[in-house]
Amino acid sequence: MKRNTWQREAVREALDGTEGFISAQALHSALHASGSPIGLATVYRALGDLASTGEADSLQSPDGEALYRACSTTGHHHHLICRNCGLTVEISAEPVEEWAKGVAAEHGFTQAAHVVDVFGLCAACTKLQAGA
Amino acid sequence: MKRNTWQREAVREALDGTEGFISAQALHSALHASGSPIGLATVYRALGDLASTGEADSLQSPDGEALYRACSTTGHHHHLICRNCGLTVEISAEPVEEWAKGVAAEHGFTQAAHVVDVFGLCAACTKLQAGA
DNA sequence: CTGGTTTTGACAATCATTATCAATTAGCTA
DNA sequence: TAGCTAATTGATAATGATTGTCAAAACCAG
Ligand SMILES: [Zn+2]
Ligand SMILES: [Zn+2]
Ligand SMILES: [Zn+2]
Ligand SMILES: [Zn+2]
Repeated sequence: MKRNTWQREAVREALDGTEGFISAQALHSALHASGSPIGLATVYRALGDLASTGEADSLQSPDGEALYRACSTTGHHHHLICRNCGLTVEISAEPVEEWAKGVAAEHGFTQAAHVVDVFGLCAACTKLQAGA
Repeated sequence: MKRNTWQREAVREALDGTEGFISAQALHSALHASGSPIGLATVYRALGDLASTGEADSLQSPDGEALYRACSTTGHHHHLICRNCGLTVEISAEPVEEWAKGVAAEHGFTQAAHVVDVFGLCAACTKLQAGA
Protein backbone atom coordinates (compact mmCIF):
# COMPACT_ATOMS: atom_id res chain seq x y z
CA MET A 1 0.00 0.00 0.00
CA LYS A 2 1.01 3.64 -0.40
CA ARG A 3 2.28 5.21 2.80
CA ASN A 4 2.28 8.83 3.88
CA THR A 5 5.67 10.20 4.73
CA TRP A 6 6.69 13.72 5.60
CA GLN A 7 8.97 13.62 2.57
CA ARG A 8 6.16 13.15 0.13
CA GLU A 9 4.20 15.87 1.86
CA ALA A 10 7.18 18.19 1.76
CA VAL A 11 7.54 17.73 -1.96
CA ARG A 12 3.85 18.28 -2.50
CA GLU A 13 3.93 21.48 -0.49
CA ALA A 14 7.08 22.79 -2.09
CA LEU A 15 5.53 22.21 -5.47
CA ASP A 16 2.33 23.94 -4.42
CA GLY A 17 4.39 26.90 -3.30
CA THR A 18 6.06 27.23 -6.66
CA GLU A 19 4.51 29.40 -9.33
CA GLY A 20 5.90 27.92 -12.56
CA PHE A 21 7.39 24.64 -13.65
CA ILE A 22 10.44 23.45 -11.73
CA SER A 23 12.97 20.67 -12.10
CA ALA A 24 13.57 17.91 -9.57
CA GLN A 25 17.05 19.26 -8.94
CA ALA A 26 15.80 22.79 -8.36
CA LEU A 27 13.03 21.64 -6.06
CA HIS A 28 15.53 19.61 -4.07
CA SER A 29 17.75 22.65 -3.74
CA ALA A 30 14.83 24.76 -2.62
CA LEU A 31 13.90 22.21 0.01
CA HIS A 32 17.46 22.03 1.27
CA ALA A 33 17.66 25.79 1.35
CA SER A 34 14.63 25.85 3.61
CA GLY A 35 16.27 23.39 5.95
CA SER A 36 14.81 20.09 4.82
CA PRO A 37 17.22 17.15 4.81
CA ILE A 38 15.23 15.28 2.16
CA GLY A 39 17.26 13.22 -0.27
CA LEU A 40 17.51 13.88 -3.97
CA ALA A 41 16.39 10.40 -4.99
CA THR A 42 13.31 10.83 -2.87
CA VAL A 43 12.42 14.07 -4.59
CA TYR A 44 12.70 12.33 -7.95
CA ARG A 45 10.50 9.51 -6.73
CA ALA A 46 7.90 11.79 -5.18
CA LEU A 47 7.66 13.93 -8.30
CA GLY A 48 7.36 10.85 -10.45
CA ASP A 49 4.54 9.59 -8.27
CA LEU A 50 2.74 12.91 -8.26
CA ALA A 51 3.00 13.03 -12.02
CA SER A 52 1.73 9.50 -12.49
CA THR A 53 -1.26 10.05 -10.24
CA GLY A 54 -2.07 13.25 -12.06
CA GLU A 55 -1.45 15.42 -9.03
CA ALA A 56 1.32 17.16 -10.90
CA ASP A 57 1.90 17.99 -14.53
CA SER A 58 5.22 17.39 -16.19
CA LEU A 59 6.84 18.46 -19.39
CA GLN A 60 10.25 18.33 -21.00
CA SER A 61 12.06 21.63 -21.08
CA PRO A 62 13.56 22.53 -24.44
CA ASP A 63 16.94 21.41 -23.17
CA GLY A 64 15.61 18.06 -22.09
CA GLU A 65 15.08 18.17 -18.38
CA ALA A 66 11.81 17.15 -16.83
CA LEU A 67 9.87 19.96 -15.20
CA TYR A 68 6.96 19.63 -12.79
CA ARG A 69 4.11 21.79 -11.59
CA ALA A 70 1.18 21.44 -9.25
CA CYS A 71 -1.73 22.50 -11.39
CA SER A 72 -5.00 23.78 -10.04
CA THR A 73 -6.99 22.40 -12.92
CA THR A 74 -7.64 18.75 -12.30
CA GLY A 75 -8.58 17.63 -15.78
CA HIS A 76 -6.55 17.47 -18.95
CA HIS A 77 -5.20 20.85 -19.97
CA HIS A 78 -2.23 22.60 -21.48
CA HIS A 79 0.10 25.47 -20.66
CA LEU A 80 1.11 28.88 -21.78
CA ILE A 81 4.55 29.50 -20.33
CA CYS A 82 6.71 32.61 -20.14
CA ARG A 83 10.14 31.56 -21.26
CA ASN A 84 11.67 34.37 -19.28
CA CYS A 85 10.04 34.40 -15.85
CA GLY A 86 8.30 31.03 -15.89
CA LEU A 87 4.82 32.45 -15.34
CA THR A 88 2.42 29.72 -16.34
CA VAL A 89 -1.20 29.91 -17.39
CA GLU A 90 -3.29 26.78 -17.54
CA ILE A 91 -5.38 26.64 -20.66
CA SER A 92 -8.01 24.31 -21.96
CA ALA A 93 -8.02 23.69 -25.66
CA GLU A 94 -11.07 21.85 -26.85
CA PRO A 95 -10.37 22.51 -30.53
CA VAL A 96 -6.89 21.09 -30.12
CA GLU A 97 -8.21 17.99 -28.39
CA GLU A 98 -10.58 17.39 -31.27
CA TRP A 99 -7.89 18.01 -33.80
CA ALA A 100 -5.43 15.65 -32.10
CA LYS A 101 -7.98 12.89 -31.85
CA GLY A 102 -9.02 13.37 -35.46
CA VAL A 103 -5.58 13.48 -36.99
CA ALA A 104 -4.52 10.32 -35.15
CA ALA A 105 -7.62 8.45 -36.23
CA GLU A 106 -7.29 9.61 -39.83
CA HIS A 107 -3.90 7.94 -40.03
CA GLY A 108 -4.88 4.77 -38.24
CA PHE A 109 -3.07 5.62 -35.03
CA THR A 110 -4.40 4.39 -31.70
CA GLN A 111 -3.65 5.23 -28.08
CA ALA A 112 -2.88 8.77 -29.10
CA ALA A 113 -1.45 11.23 -26.63
CA HIS A 114 -0.23 14.69 -27.37
CA VAL A 115 2.23 17.30 -26.26
CA VAL A 116 0.95 20.82 -26.67
CA ASP A 117 2.67 23.76 -25.02
CA VAL A 118 2.91 27.40 -25.93
CA PHE A 119 6.01 29.34 -24.95
CA GLY A 120 6.23 33.10 -25.14
CA LEU A 121 6.96 36.28 -23.24
CA CYS A 122 4.32 37.36 -20.77
CA ALA A 123 3.07 40.94 -20.76
CA ALA A 124 5.39 41.97 -17.94
CA CYS A 125 8.46 40.45 -19.53
CA THR A 126 7.53 41.93 -22.88
CA LYS A 127 7.46 45.37 -21.30
CA LEU A 128 10.79 44.80 -19.60
CA GLN A 129 12.39 43.67 -22.80
CA ALA A 130 11.05 46.67 -24.68
CA GLY A 131 12.63 48.94 -22.07
CA ALA A 132 16.00 47.23 -22.29
CA MET B 1 33.62 29.64 -43.38
CA LYS B 2 31.56 26.45 -43.38
CA ARG B 3 33.35 23.51 -44.96
CA ASN B 4 31.95 20.45 -46.67
CA THR B 5 33.22 17.23 -45.21
CA TRP B 6 32.26 13.68 -46.01
CA GLN B 7 31.16 13.36 -42.40
CA ARG B 8 28.51 16.03 -42.71
CA GLU B 9 27.36 14.52 -45.97
CA ALA B 10 27.22 11.07 -44.41
CA VAL B 11 25.02 12.33 -41.61
CA ARG B 12 22.73 14.12 -44.03
CA GLU B 13 22.37 11.00 -46.14
CA ALA B 14 21.85 8.71 -43.19
CA LEU B 15 19.14 11.00 -41.93
CA ASP B 16 17.52 11.13 -45.36
CA GLY B 17 17.54 7.36 -45.43
CA THR B 18 15.76 7.11 -42.10
CA GLU B 19 11.99 6.98 -41.97
CA GLY B 20 11.19 8.32 -38.54
CA PHE B 21 12.88 10.41 -35.90
CA ILE B 22 16.20 9.09 -34.69
CA SER B 23 18.59 9.96 -31.91
CA ALA B 24 22.17 11.03 -32.39
CA GLN B 25 23.32 7.85 -30.71
CA ALA B 26 21.21 5.63 -32.92
CA LEU B 27 22.28 7.41 -36.07
CA HIS B 28 25.89 7.01 -35.04
CA SER B 29 25.36 3.30 -34.50
CA ALA B 30 23.69 2.97 -37.87
CA LEU B 31 26.58 4.71 -39.56
CA HIS B 32 29.08 2.49 -37.80
CA ALA B 33 27.10 -0.58 -38.73
CA SER B 34 27.36 0.42 -42.36
CA GLY B 35 31.11 0.74 -42.06
CA SER B 36 31.56 4.43 -41.47
CA PRO B 37 34.24 5.38 -38.94
CA ILE B 38 32.58 8.70 -38.14
CA GLY B 39 32.93 9.89 -34.57
CA LEU B 40 30.05 10.31 -32.16
CA ALA B 41 30.84 13.94 -31.36
CA THR B 42 30.77 14.71 -35.06
CA VAL B 43 27.32 13.20 -35.44
CA TYR B 44 26.08 15.38 -32.60
CA ARG B 45 27.61 18.43 -34.21
CA ALA B 46 26.28 17.67 -37.66
CA LEU B 47 22.77 17.06 -36.38
CA GLY B 48 22.89 20.25 -34.38
CA ASP B 49 23.91 22.17 -37.47
CA LEU B 50 21.24 20.60 -39.63
CA ALA B 51 18.65 21.46 -37.02
CA SER B 52 19.77 25.04 -36.69
CA THR B 53 19.73 25.63 -40.43
CA GLY B 54 16.28 24.10 -40.66
CA GLU B 55 17.43 21.18 -42.78
CA ALA B 56 16.32 18.84 -40.04
CA ASP B 57 13.53 18.90 -37.50
CA SER B 58 14.19 18.05 -33.90
CA LEU B 59 12.08 17.27 -30.90
CA GLN B 60 12.46 15.95 -27.39
CA SER B 61 11.29 12.39 -26.95
CA PRO B 62 9.09 11.81 -23.92
CA ASP B 63 12.06 10.38 -22.08
CA GLY B 64 14.17 13.40 -22.79
CA GLU B 65 16.46 12.57 -25.65
CA ALA B 66 16.74 14.75 -28.70
CA LEU B 67 15.47 13.17 -31.89
CA TYR B 68 16.08 14.34 -35.44
CA ARG B 69 14.46 13.86 -38.80
CA ALA B 70 14.94 15.09 -42.33
CA CYS B 71 11.47 16.35 -43.17
CA SER B 72 10.15 16.67 -46.70
CA THR B 73 7.87 19.55 -45.85
CA THR B 74 9.88 22.73 -45.80
CA GLY B 75 7.45 24.98 -43.99
CA HIS B 76 6.19 24.91 -40.45
CA HIS B 77 4.47 21.64 -39.60
CA HIS B 78 3.96 19.09 -36.88
CA HIS B 79 4.27 15.34 -36.42
CA LEU B 80 2.26 12.25 -35.71
CA ILE B 81 4.72 9.69 -34.37
CA CYS B 82 4.45 5.98 -33.61
CA ARG B 83 5.92 5.49 -30.19
CA ASN B 84 6.76 1.90 -31.04
CA CYS B 85 8.32 1.86 -34.50
CA GLY B 86 8.97 5.56 -35.00
CA LEU B 87 6.86 5.88 -38.15
CA THR B 88 6.27 9.58 -38.63
CA VAL B 89 3.64 11.48 -40.55
CA GLU B 90 4.09 15.16 -41.22
CA ILE B 91 0.91 17.04 -40.54
CA SER B 92 -0.27 20.58 -40.96
CA ALA B 93 -2.41 21.97 -38.19
CA GLU B 94 -3.99 25.20 -39.27
CA PRO B 95 -6.58 25.18 -36.49
CA VAL B 96 -3.84 24.68 -33.93
CA GLU B 97 -1.76 27.49 -35.39
CA GLU B 98 -4.71 29.83 -35.06
CA TRP B 99 -5.50 28.64 -31.59
CA ALA B 100 -1.91 29.02 -30.41
CA LYS B 101 -1.68 32.52 -31.76
CA GLY B 102 -5.00 33.46 -30.21
CA VAL B 103 -4.42 32.05 -26.77
CA ALA B 104 -1.05 33.76 -26.49
CA ALA B 105 -2.50 37.09 -27.52
CA GLU B 106 -5.44 36.75 -25.14
CA HIS B 107 -3.06 36.50 -22.23
CA GLY B 108 -0.78 39.27 -23.36
CA PHE B 109 2.02 36.95 -24.40
CA THR B 110 4.28 37.91 -27.29
CA GLN B 111 6.83 36.04 -29.37
CA ALA B 112 4.83 32.88 -28.98
CA ALA B 113 6.16 29.57 -30.21
CA HIS B 114 4.62 26.19 -29.68
CA VAL B 115 5.43 22.54 -29.28
CA VAL B 116 2.75 20.30 -30.75
CA ASP B 117 3.33 16.60 -31.29
CA VAL B 118 1.01 13.62 -31.33
CA PHE B 119 2.31 10.24 -30.20
CA GLY B 120 0.45 6.99 -30.71
CA LEU B 121 0.63 3.50 -32.12
CA CYS B 122 0.50 3.26 -35.90
CA ALA B 123 -1.91 0.83 -37.55
CA ALA B 124 0.76 -1.84 -38.00
CA CYS B 125 1.99 -1.64 -34.42
CA THR B 126 -1.58 -1.63 -33.15
CA LYS B 127 -2.17 -4.89 -34.99
CA LEU B 128 1.02 -6.41 -33.62
CA GLN B 129 0.15 -5.44 -30.10
CA ALA B 130 -3.33 -6.91 -30.43
CA GLY B 131 -1.81 -10.21 -31.49
CA ALA B 132 0.65 -10.33 -28.60
C1' DC C 1 4.01 -2.20 21.06
C1' DT C 2 5.55 -5.33 17.10
C1' DG C 3 6.43 -7.36 12.67
C1' DG C 4 6.32 -7.22 7.98
C1' DT C 5 6.47 -4.16 4.33
C1' DT C 6 7.45 0.18 2.28
C1' DT C 7 10.26 4.04 1.87
C1' DT C 8 14.32 6.48 2.38
C1' DG C 9 18.90 8.22 1.16
C1' DA C 10 23.85 7.94 0.39
C1' DC C 11 26.21 6.47 -3.27
C1' DA C 12 27.31 4.15 -7.47
C1' DA C 13 25.95 3.42 -12.11
C1' DT C 14 23.97 4.86 -16.46
C1' DC C 15 23.06 7.70 -20.30
C1' DA C 16 22.89 11.54 -23.24
C1' DT C 17 25.32 15.43 -24.31
C1' DT C 18 29.15 18.77 -24.28
C1' DA C 19 33.95 20.30 -23.68
C1' DT C 20 38.93 19.49 -24.75
C1' DC C 21 42.55 19.75 -27.68
C1' DA C 22 46.04 17.68 -30.60
C1' DA C 23 45.93 15.91 -35.21
C1' DT C 24 43.79 16.17 -39.60
C1' DT C 25 41.85 18.36 -43.62
C1' DA C 26 39.15 21.51 -46.83
C1' DG C 27 39.65 25.10 -49.64
C1' DC C 28 42.13 29.18 -50.89
C1' DT C 29 46.39 31.13 -52.99
C1' DA C 30 50.42 31.64 -55.42
C1' DT D 1 50.20 21.55 -57.66
C1' DA D 2 52.33 22.78 -53.01
C1' DG D 3 51.71 25.26 -49.09
C1' DC D 4 49.08 27.76 -45.67
C1' DT D 5 45.72 28.29 -42.23
C1' DA D 6 41.59 28.18 -40.01
C1' DA D 7 37.76 24.93 -39.63
C1' DT D 8 36.82 20.29 -38.41
C1' DT D 9 37.37 15.92 -36.54
C1' DG D 10 37.41 12.32 -32.93
C1' DA D 11 39.21 9.97 -28.82
C1' DT D 12 38.46 10.90 -24.45
C1' DA D 13 37.31 13.36 -20.27
C1' DA D 14 33.87 15.99 -18.08
C1' DT D 15 29.27 17.24 -17.02
C1' DG D 16 24.62 16.76 -15.51
C1' DA D 17 20.31 14.59 -15.11
C1' DT D 18 18.24 10.47 -13.87
C1' DT D 19 17.96 5.74 -12.14
C1' DG D 20 19.58 1.52 -9.58
C1' DT D 21 21.23 -0.49 -5.15
C1' DC D 22 20.50 -1.97 -0.69
C1' DA D 23 21.00 -1.58 4.24
C1' DA D 24 18.85 1.26 7.61
C1' DA D 25 14.77 3.77 9.09
C1' DA D 26 9.88 4.64 9.20
C1' DC D 27 4.78 3.32 8.58
C1' DC D 28 0.90 1.29 10.10
C1' DA D 29 -2.25 -2.70 10.71
C1' DG D 30 -3.05 -5.85 14.24
ZN1 LIG E 1 7.43 36.58 -17.88
ZN1 LIG F 1 -4.85 18.20 -24.81
ZN1 LIG G 1 4.48 1.70 -35.44
ZN1 LIG H 1 2.46 24.88 -35.51
